Amino acid sequence: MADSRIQSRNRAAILEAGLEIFSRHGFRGATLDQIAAEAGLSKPNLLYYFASKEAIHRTLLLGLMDTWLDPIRRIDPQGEPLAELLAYVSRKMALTRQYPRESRLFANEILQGAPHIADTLSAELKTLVDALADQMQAWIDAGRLAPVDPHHTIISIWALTQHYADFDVQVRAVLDSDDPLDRAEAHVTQLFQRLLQPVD
Amino acid sequence: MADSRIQSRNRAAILEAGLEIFSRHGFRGATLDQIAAEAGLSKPNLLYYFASKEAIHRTLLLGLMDTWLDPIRRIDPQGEPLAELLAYVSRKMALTRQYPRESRLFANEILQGAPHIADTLSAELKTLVDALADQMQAWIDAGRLAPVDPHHTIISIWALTQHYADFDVQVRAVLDSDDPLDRAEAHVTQLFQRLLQPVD
DNA sequence: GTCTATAGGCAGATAGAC
DNA sequence: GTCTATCTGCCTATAGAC
Repeated sequence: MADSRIQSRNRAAILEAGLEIFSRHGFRGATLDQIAAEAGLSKPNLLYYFASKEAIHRTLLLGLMDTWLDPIRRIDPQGEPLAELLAYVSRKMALTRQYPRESRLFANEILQGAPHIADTLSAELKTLVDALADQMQAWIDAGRLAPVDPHHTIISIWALTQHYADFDVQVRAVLDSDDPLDRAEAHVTQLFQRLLQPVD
Repeated sequence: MADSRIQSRNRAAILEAGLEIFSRHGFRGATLDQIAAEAGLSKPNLLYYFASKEAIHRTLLLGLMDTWLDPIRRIDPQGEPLAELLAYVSRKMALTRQYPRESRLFANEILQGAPHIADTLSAELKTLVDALADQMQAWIDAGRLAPVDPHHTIISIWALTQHYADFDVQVRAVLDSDDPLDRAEAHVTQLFQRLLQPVD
């Protein structure tokens, strides 16, 4: 029986390398040579652990979806509306900061028309979003949240937070700051606070 | 001398086809075969008009930058601050509606690290953005605009408007509306109105 | 489990006839 | 100007030795 520690170490190294390369060059732009070099393995050895280039990519995307959907699941319907939504924004911003490569991998996939995850989007994601939108509408009806379009507000949260990871190059070109994210969170929080705060 | 009408018609057809294919599959994901088929020409004939695959791509990107920067140039420093900025948002939204493929072509390029347009970003774009940011800061100091971070506000405008073109698949999956954009503009306008409106 | 060597296919670009 | 045929290189994946 094979040493499973070596197996899991190599599998992890391949996925780490795949994340690095796929997120930088997209699926077609990435090559197994690059991934193998990044992982410190030979190309055939890569294919000993994963059946194909697409298998590596698929494994990464599937593993990613859970991390990506988690922040929305942690919104508490019993909590204070504005605080819950701002905490959600904050969690999404933390993902952007901690996992920019994952964000770009995801962005690449969506840009290409989401060929591998279209099902997950229109099933799992849509279910979560519709539930949150219903919750927000209830809060709005109760006067605890400003009257906004719930669906488009959720989309706005994604757009603003992920933009800092996906369009990092452009953000840096315009800001010329060492850490473009340091003032980003304060700005995004302010933006949603003003949008969502109920006015009587 | 050759019939220049044929020349310009074919060049236009190639660029149109290139826009369609490059925006859907990215630079590496696109093939000359696909572009040729889309343009109704043979592959060698494509290369009679453009020296290489990259020449088509470069021509598209360069032509795009002007259209993309135009809305920011049309902001009037003499105008009413909030109205000027909301009009800018509206122009960006119009670009998203009219030129979603151009937006995705641009997004693909940025996502890959902007290898072909990094210079333009850090020169021309940055100059325009810094000028607008200065203008906004002056408006803020005069109490005619709410105190926001000008640079991050500009980035937010890009993020929100372009998201509807670039992440179209995801937006549609979540909204299941025939025209995802019909309520988008009202939402985005409301969002920036609340962010930017000065409160005394 | 890991390697070298290579098969097999595809894509960008060119040659040369018409 | 446009075509068919083809060269060339790269990339995914496999064969087979160790």
